[in-house]
Amino acid sequence: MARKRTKPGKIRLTEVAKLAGVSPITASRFFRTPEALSINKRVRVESAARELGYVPNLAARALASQRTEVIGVLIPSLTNNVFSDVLRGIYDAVDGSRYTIQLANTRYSILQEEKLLRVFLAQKPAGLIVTGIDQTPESRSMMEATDCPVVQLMEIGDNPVDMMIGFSHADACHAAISHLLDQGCRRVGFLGARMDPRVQRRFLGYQQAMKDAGLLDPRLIVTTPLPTSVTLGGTLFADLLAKAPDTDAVFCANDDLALGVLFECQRRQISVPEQMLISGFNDLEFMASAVPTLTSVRTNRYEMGRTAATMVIEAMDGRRPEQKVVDLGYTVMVRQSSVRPGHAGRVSAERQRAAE
Amino acid sequence: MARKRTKPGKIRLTEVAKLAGVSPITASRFFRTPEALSINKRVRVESAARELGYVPNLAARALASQRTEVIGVLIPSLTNNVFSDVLRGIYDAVDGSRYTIQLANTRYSILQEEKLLRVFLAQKPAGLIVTGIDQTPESRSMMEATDCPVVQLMEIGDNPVDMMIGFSHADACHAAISHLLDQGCRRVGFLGARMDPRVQRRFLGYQQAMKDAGLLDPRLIVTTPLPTSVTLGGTLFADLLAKAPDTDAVFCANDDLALGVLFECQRRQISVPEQMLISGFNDLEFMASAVPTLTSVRTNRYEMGRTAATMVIEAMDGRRPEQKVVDLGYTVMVRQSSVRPGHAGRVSAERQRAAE
DNA sequence: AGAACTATTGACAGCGCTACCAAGCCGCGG
DNA sequence: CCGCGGCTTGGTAGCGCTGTCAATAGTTCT
Repeated sequence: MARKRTKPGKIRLTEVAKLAGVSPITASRFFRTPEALSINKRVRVESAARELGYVPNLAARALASQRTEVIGVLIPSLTNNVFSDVLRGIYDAVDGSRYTIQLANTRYSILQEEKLLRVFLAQKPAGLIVTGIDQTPESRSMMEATDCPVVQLMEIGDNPVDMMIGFSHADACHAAISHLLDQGCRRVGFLGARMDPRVQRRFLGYQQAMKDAGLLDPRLIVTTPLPTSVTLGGTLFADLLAKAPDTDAVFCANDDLALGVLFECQRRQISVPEQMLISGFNDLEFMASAVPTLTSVRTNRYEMGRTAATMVIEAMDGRRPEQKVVDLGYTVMVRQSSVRPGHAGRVSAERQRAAE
Repeated sequence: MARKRTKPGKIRLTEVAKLAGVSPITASRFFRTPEALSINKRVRVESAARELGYVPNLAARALASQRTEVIGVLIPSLTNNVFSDVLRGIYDAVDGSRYTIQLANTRYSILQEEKLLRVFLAQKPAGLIVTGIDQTPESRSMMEATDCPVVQLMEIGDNPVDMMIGFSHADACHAAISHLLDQGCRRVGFLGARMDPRVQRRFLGYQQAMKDAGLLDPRLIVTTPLPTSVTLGGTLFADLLAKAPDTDAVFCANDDLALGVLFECQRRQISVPEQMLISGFNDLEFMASAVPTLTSVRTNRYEMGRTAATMVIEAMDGRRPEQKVVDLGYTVMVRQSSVRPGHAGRVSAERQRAAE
């Protein structure tokens, strides 16, 4: 006995087609390839759909067409401000397109990332955006095997799975350190939290710059696996001063840490920049507002997310981008906290290295 | 002529059933109601699924079962730190369950919210989490008509659509203002950005407290529709001082603004708390780290997101919570910035009003 | 022993949409 | 006048899974 499973009030494509006086398949085409319809039918289907308030059933569409309109996004953290900017860019780019975002959090674990990737790919996503370039070999081969566009985000490297957008963390950090050295600093400390791959690469940039200047000293380095915070900045800075009391500048791998250092300096009556220069990384909004204003390295996070999503969408629509690797560059925003009084160099000068 | 559409390598439920030596429907039940299977078959299906690396096709499941395992989440902003905490809670709660999150951004527009709601509901979500209690009448009736659990987040009010979790913004703000008045302040300014419904309710709490004390004065109030930022805090504070130079305390509807006020005080050589008391709202991490430490109102955002998602999941599993409205309360975190020197009252005292 | 249950398992028929193929229509060239 | 090719439209047959009902096996009760 066949039972009635279809609720009477529900509006399916069939209802729209009936009202428009066309076959269901023609109505279906209206939503996929409207340009293949004659003007006449196009108008009729459109008004019928509007009149009935038709909303397509995505599950049925996905099942029948063997693909979804979902872009999977894997990011390591929801807490970190850095990613909220990236996400905003992604969501803005997707907004208005027919695609939707499926977001998942790897918690900085590449094994967790691999697991999520497996689940995502089983649902045949339309596209994929992943963070960073350090995936497990297993993840990598999964991404290479899939036929949907993939963007690696936040960094650039030699071996893109498909597309890539970001900047060189090592170079960006190197530029900031060079600026501090230009100011005459000799004992430049490094504070790093979490020590994820991107912070590691900034650390490499620091080490290179210090080594080139013959100033590298392990006592100047304080790192921790703990997640970044303002309070932690103060703590790490205290550790640094304990190890190297003659520190004359601090580079912080995150702006949170830099703000914490500034507060700790205020607490200890260390005047910035007279006795201590400070630079952060990321250029969060508050850096330009602090007293003194804080130097940082501006990275184009919103732009990064936006472009990544746009690249995926364009690739899905068959328009592969002309360049698969996009370097968004960075800008050292020189502010009061890193300019030696009386030293040549004016505040708010910028050292930029954008993609050419 | 029937064509082959099924790719040969693909693993469907049928393949798992075949390997396990059971019918497809039995295999299907293994994934939905394993306790209905005999131990014997349960083990066989499990090992067959694992051996083949079977991953269910969610689109087919959704189509056949007429429901999804997606929880729709509508938040007004991705930028605001407040929501990243809430989101983290939601994702943490969902993690490990069989549900997934579909996130969308209303950009503080209830019309946009209504539009998104319409799209979400057409896909028959398993549950829904929306921000605030100010929806359009249209949105409200859609949410009432749906049979999935709905949680309203961030606030509590009289008329829940279904479930509700949050706290009273008016009361929380009122408590902070009372604390400032207790410190002997008479000219307490109010700075507000964005002025979304929740900030509006904090504003009401401020007005009530000031009116009760006979101290309400429009010159003490500076608001703007612009989104909050640290820099904006400085600007609004400058405006306030221009209108009311005798201001002796500032309540900021967001912590960003409070930090901006602190920096502006430093710039103008106004000493905190000697000449100016400051309180923020939300208790972001940096507040406890600033110099002086900044008073704020702690709200349990992570907990809010986590509980909301848990409530939805439990409701979906048939366990409706005992209470549909959960008040998570707040805590006034009294710190250096709001304690008059020499005044009775010690730093880090807390004024709490948690749910009883 | 027979009836009345309960616990397991299976068969069938879709869910709403789209891929694939085929057919109808038109104008044009041979 | 016929046939060809491009443009539009329609028919058929699933996509992979689950809701419903029925059937079978195993148990308990009277």
